[in-house]
Amino acid sequence: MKSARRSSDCRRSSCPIANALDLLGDRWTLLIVRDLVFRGFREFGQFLAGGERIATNILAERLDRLRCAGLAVRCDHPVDGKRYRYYLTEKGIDLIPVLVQLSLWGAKYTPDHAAPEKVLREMRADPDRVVAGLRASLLKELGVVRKS
Amino acid sequence: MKSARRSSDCRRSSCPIANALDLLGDRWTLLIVRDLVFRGFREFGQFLAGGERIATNILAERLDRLRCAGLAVRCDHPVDGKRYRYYLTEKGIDLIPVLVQLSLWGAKYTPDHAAPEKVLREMRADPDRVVAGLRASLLKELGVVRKS
DNA sequence: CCGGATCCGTTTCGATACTG
DNA sequence: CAGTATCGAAACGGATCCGG
Repeated sequence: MKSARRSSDCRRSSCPIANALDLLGDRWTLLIVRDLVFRGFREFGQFLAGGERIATNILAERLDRLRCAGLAVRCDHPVDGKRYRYYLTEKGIDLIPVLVQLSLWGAKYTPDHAAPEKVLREMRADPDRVVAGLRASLLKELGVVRKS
Repeated sequence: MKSARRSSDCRRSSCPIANALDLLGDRWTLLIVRDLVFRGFREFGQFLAGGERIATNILAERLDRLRCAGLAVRCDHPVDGKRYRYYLTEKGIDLIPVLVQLSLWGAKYTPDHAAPEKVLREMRADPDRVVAGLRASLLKELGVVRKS
């Protein structure tokens, strides 16, 4: 675990967006958060097989980063014992509005994407409601996990 | 101008977020868009001096990328003749909701940032109104520029 | 001077192989 | 299964050069 903070100390951030981008401004981090939010992925292997061909070392480092930054927590697998599960914290859950807006933008401007049109319609119609729904479900799950 | 698309062809994106991140998932692109939206920067030199120490080659490449992707346009300077000005297109302007949500998240979780508290309060209270205001002003500016 | 383009040393990424 | 080790490739960053 010698990774942690290498890139975040070089820019004397002066605005909330720059601060956020210090953590999220790379090709993979937000994609992992997306998988945690929309696809319900929780385990290393799921992210690996998640379609986007992330390398194992990159995935490990990003998961580590997310934990160091307090966006995610790692828990032992309830039965397996040799695997872990990753859950978003409140801080990570609070990124859902960003993901929703990013989805809407991406859906508007990139013709080919395999996103369920139903969810997109809901997002367009009432983004706050979609955010609230996802947030509630993830918070509930987090509450259960934390007690264990 | 041989740059253009080098990184975007490697990932067979399957969701709007991945598509969006293909363009925006790096350390600088969204920062430049932020400067176009919130700081009113329009010229190369402004971005360079904008505080974050971006290198000239990186800046040039990112501005080029934004133009190739249709997020920005480059116009001649009205009086100087040897400088340019960059403006967001509608596609770029549509990123404002993302920036606003990113601002709110960053402001919530990073204590030290030099963002005007007034705007943050407005964003928290009524993000849609803030988005609409910024959008209207940028669209108007774009309209004027396009006629010239 | 302004807006880049080019060169080059350094850092980070990413694919594969390997380990507990 | 969940990572680490390695190593080549790409990106970054600084400096410098160039055309207008």
